[in-house]
Amino acid sequence: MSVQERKQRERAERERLIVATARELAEQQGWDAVTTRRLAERIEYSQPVLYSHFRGKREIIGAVALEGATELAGAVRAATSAAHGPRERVAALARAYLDFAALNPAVYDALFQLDGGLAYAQEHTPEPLKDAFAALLESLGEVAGDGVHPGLFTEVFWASLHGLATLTRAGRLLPEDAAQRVELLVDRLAVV
Amino acid sequence: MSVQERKQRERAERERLIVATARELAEQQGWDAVTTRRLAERIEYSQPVLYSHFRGKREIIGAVALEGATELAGAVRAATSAAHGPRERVAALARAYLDFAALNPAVYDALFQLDGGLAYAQEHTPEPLKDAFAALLESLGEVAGDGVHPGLFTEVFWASLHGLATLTRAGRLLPEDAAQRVELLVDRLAVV
DNA sequence: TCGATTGTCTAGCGGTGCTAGGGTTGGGTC
DNA sequence: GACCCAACCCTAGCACCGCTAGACAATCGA
Repeated sequence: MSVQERKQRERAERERLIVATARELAEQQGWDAVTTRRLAERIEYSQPVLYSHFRGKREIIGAVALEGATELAGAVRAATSAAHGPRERVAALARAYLDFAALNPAVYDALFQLDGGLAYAQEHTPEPLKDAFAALLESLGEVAGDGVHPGLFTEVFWASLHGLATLTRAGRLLPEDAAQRVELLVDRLAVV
Repeated sequence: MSVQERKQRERAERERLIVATARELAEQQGWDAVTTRRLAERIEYSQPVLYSHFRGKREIIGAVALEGATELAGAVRAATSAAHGPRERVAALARAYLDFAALNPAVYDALFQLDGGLAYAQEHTPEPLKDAFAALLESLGEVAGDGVHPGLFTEVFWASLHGLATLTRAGRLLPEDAAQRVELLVDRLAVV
């Protein structure tokens, strides 16, 4: 039995290596540079090994996305729990979200831009994705305002942050005024 | 001279055909299906002909994007000019924008998701892109509120719409509550 | 020690964006 | 009207992509 366990452990370890390497490569040179050949070379295995762990490149992107969702949720919770008062909590959340997107562009892309084969906004949505949304909901729900469904408010706020994040990173918005935009967004959307 | 003019005319016509075909193909089957081979086959020329008009696939995407920018600006202006009062104008703008994104997903992708090799938010930004932003600014500027720079407000509002458009189309937001989200966004962001 | 199973690799398929180089065609000139 | 030349377009091919079939080696259980 112990032999099988060791093998399983090694397999799991190699799977982590694949995901970590894909993420690293994507952050360094963009997702276009993450080819199965290059990825295989970096982990020092042949291409088919990748397919014994994942159905294809899509699933690898999906794995990076799930990892990112957990980290994003953690970053948001850390920021909000350190802030005092609803207004400041929301502002901290917004900054944390945008910082995460700016610092981990490839992971953010895996989560929200690329097709990782994940189900969103459904019952069989993976837990990390639900939890990331929950992390937003926790702080945003309290500033939704009377008569406004907290979930709906969170969706709108999230979409706004997502728009700022993607347009900024794609060069559609200049990064200089980023802080001002966040201020404006928080001031207008949040009811405190 | 007349011969050269005719040739120039035919060349321009063929260029329009390329862009129109690329757009059509992208709307029918997505941008992934727009390969240089398929595109060449549809216009009934060989692949290298494409490269006598455009530097590469990127530039073709860029051409579709510019076409889309002009149409988007037109759609927004048509909607706002038919509405009465600032509040209703902004709501009409938001609906027109999101409708455009939903009805022309491939064009919207060319504009804001894909790399069409265009310069944004700079002085040498192509005129259609500047004009599309101007179309938003015209109606949004009047509801920015006191002390808020109209350009900055427009950027924030635009980013929010962009977030709603992309997240909805990517299946991250369910389309059922789309109208409610727009209502909320307009109510909170616009100062009337 | 042997057979079977598991694991990995080499090689290759059909596709991608893009380009070099050879023909063919048609206009301008004598 | 015949010729030359330039402009134009196509065939063929490059290196790369995601993915997989089938041969081979290593390891386990009997």
